[in-house]
Amino acid sequence: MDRVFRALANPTRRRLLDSLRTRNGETLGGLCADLDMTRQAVTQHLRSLEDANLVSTIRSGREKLHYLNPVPLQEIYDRWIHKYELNQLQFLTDLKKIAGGD
Amino acid sequence: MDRVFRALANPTRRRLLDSLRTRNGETLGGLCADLDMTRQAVTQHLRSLEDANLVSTIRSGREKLHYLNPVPLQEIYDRWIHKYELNQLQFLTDLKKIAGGD
DNA sequence: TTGACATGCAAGTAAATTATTGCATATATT
DNA sequence: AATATATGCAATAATTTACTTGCATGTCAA
Repeated sequence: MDRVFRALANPTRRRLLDSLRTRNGETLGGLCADLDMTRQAVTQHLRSLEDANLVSTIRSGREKLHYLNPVPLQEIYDRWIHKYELNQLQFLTDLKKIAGGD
Repeated sequence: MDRVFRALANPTRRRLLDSLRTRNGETLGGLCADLDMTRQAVTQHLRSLEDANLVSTIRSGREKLHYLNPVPLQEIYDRWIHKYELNQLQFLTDLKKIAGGD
């Protein structure tokens, strides 16, 4: 889970995920075209996303195709963010009790 | 939004949020007691959480009280993770078409 | 097979992050 | 007033991150 949070911490990597959302299966070259940095830099960002299991790749001839895997994002939500939802927070229900609300 | 993602990228900061979830309003000293690092390091983590608007503080006498603000987490979900939910992804419906499923 | 294209690999640099130490300030307690 | 407690501020060191340059390898197409 730590790898996922760390992968999401970078705007270039979030942008890569957004690209794959609309152009799933995109090649490395295609993803590079969007970004103003070297191909090697993009490769390293993609590796970080692969390590977090947010992207998987397959080789097709001389091209590398990138596929989005949304499952870790679901897990971030289900196992983490969910607990922080307003109506899940105990202190708020405590506040309601104190305030006498119903 | 970038500040929120960056704040969440560190396990100590996620742990601080978890502490505040159960002990909202905790003092700096109280939060330090959980962690095996200097008070100054914890202060810097809390500043990062404040910059992301995930924590707000008020001074009470010689103590500083920390309160959790879950709203930025809601926004992360609503404006970002939500778009990646499995049934939101066009490529999956495309896959279904190709596979001929209904 | 030769040349162009797509990607892989590795070392190096600059900047950001994480954590430290040392000292200052403000509040509470006796 | 004197002491202990809680926090603030600043400089520094170690590590990680983000990105670069240079060269190697593998694949397609004429």
